[in-house]
Amino acid sequence: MGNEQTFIVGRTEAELAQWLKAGFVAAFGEDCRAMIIRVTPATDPAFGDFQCNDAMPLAKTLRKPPRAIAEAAVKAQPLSDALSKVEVAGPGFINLTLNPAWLARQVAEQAALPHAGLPQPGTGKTVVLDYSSPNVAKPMHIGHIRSTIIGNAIDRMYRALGYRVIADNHLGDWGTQFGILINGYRAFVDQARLAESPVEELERIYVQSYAKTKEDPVWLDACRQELVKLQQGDPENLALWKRFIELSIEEFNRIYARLDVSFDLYRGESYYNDKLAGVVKQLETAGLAKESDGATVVFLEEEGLPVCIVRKKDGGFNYATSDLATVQSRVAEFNPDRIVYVTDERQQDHFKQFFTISCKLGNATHLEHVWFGLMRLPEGIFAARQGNVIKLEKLLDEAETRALAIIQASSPEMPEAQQRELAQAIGIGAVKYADLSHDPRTMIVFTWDRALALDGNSGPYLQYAHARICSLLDKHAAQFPGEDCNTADLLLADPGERQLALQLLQFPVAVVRAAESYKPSILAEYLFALSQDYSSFYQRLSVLKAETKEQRLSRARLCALVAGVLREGLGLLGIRTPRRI
RNA sequence: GCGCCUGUAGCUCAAUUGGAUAGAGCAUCAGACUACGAAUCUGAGGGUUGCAGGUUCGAUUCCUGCCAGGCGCGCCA
Repeated sequence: MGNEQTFIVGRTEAELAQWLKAGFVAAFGEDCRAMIIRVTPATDPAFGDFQCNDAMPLAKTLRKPPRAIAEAAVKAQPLSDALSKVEVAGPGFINLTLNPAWLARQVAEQAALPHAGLPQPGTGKTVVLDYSSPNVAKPMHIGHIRSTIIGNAIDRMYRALGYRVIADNHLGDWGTQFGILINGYRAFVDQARLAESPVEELERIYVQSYAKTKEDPVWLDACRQELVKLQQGDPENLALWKRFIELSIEEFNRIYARLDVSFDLYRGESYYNDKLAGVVKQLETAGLAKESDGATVVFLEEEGLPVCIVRKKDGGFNYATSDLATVQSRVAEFNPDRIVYVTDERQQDHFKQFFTISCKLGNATHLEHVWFGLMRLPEGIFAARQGNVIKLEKLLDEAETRALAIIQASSPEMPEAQQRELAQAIGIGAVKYADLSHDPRTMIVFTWDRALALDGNSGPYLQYAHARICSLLDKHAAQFPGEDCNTADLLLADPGERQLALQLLQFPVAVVRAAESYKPSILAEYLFALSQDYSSFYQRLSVLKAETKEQRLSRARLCALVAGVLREGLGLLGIRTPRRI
């Protein structure tokens, strides 16, 4: 799971590798036809543009010094017209330097493709993506942000790669907590507060009612009664339950709108209720489930996993049963190639358990658990009872406030409505980027300054680079009307121009790698590197005042291509790219 | 106790899945704006990659053993 050993390379690397392999075959015979020759970007520009390290491992099988192998392969055929130089260095590295005209053609060809050159490996394939999944009647806090933002980035990347994606928000809308909530609601609801802030009020009710179950057995029993009534379809309880869900979704949607997140489906756990008994029956028939201490369980000792309970002593079903039913339903309805779950790290065992059981029941669809590290505060983990929960809405408000202050200082002449809109794009962009730029598996310690960083390696840095290009291109169009840089020849004489061209070629690779490994951070890191290269280029080389017209048009086109990749790439991360910031 | 994960610059993180001199941002210090937008750029200092072994041309990466931390482990989801 998650450890695909596939090597992802771009068109350019593949073409260079093919040429090199012909050299190996020419030098060492047809046996080399089956071997893997990989070309990767050079680790240091001093070495060239690309490199191949595969001569060294061949020393053993070919029984020759690795450096001699590399040299023989390189000399076995005339130099490719893609290259201006090939060198063997160190123990046997093969360093490749591209012919600038050929590099320019590669860049132009890629730019002509849709989505800035993304391949379409997902054509004809379906992915069900299960993410965000907050619980009904509980406000979203910053613990929910990772699943939502990471999940949404994965969603966007897979769509861009041609997959049909079914984004499903698997709401926590069923379970014992509804007995506690319904009973509490009747006793404690404050209608004014409910109207003011529904989900907050529901949470308050839940907390109060839950506390009472701990000290008052009669109350606890009453809560159980309400749950049973709900499960049996009591109209009043059913209506209350539905109301709780409506109020919650309304509030969630307000936050999703601010985050530019949307789903194809909102199927909560309750959607699969009537299938749960059938799942247990299947497990029993298949000989997988057994009775134990009054419950029905599946033992997974051979897999080294804990026992999985599929039916409780009281006859109720739980998480694993519900997830098994969900898989069956999704497979039947969508026939997906993969189902991907984005949740926090604590659920790893649970997913291993139900993936294993699902497999034993005959499910052949690939199931993937994408987990991320918990978000923590410097003083420790979040806990509602410690009162240290930071609501997601408050985080977003704070982000926009901070961004607005900077905009007001730097662009006081801008109309206020526009300032606010920008503050939204920048503030939310900063929050998203702060999360997406880290490997999902790392545990994040939340601090305001880190989450809302506006300089250095941050969302606004990338947005700034993009906006500056837009401004530059506007000026170019105004100063040189009728001159279209988009068809200009790319002249890549300067190392700064060359570096940008090489970096542009890496965009499709970055997206595919990010998607396949479920790590948007790979794309974020790429975009940051591209922006850094651009800023450096921009500082040193003039576009509008270039020495020749050809050079000016070439550089303007390079800028336009960078802007295009930034727009596309940030779009895949769900980060907006205003023309002016 | 068992299982999963993590340990890299003062701080937050990378390192193209075993490659060349381990790179960025923040912070610190020194520079660059009568501007193709300074939310930027140039440079400097800062490292025994938790510790000890092993595998090989080559290890932050793979293996073993320790140390430290996080998470999980039978009726919550």
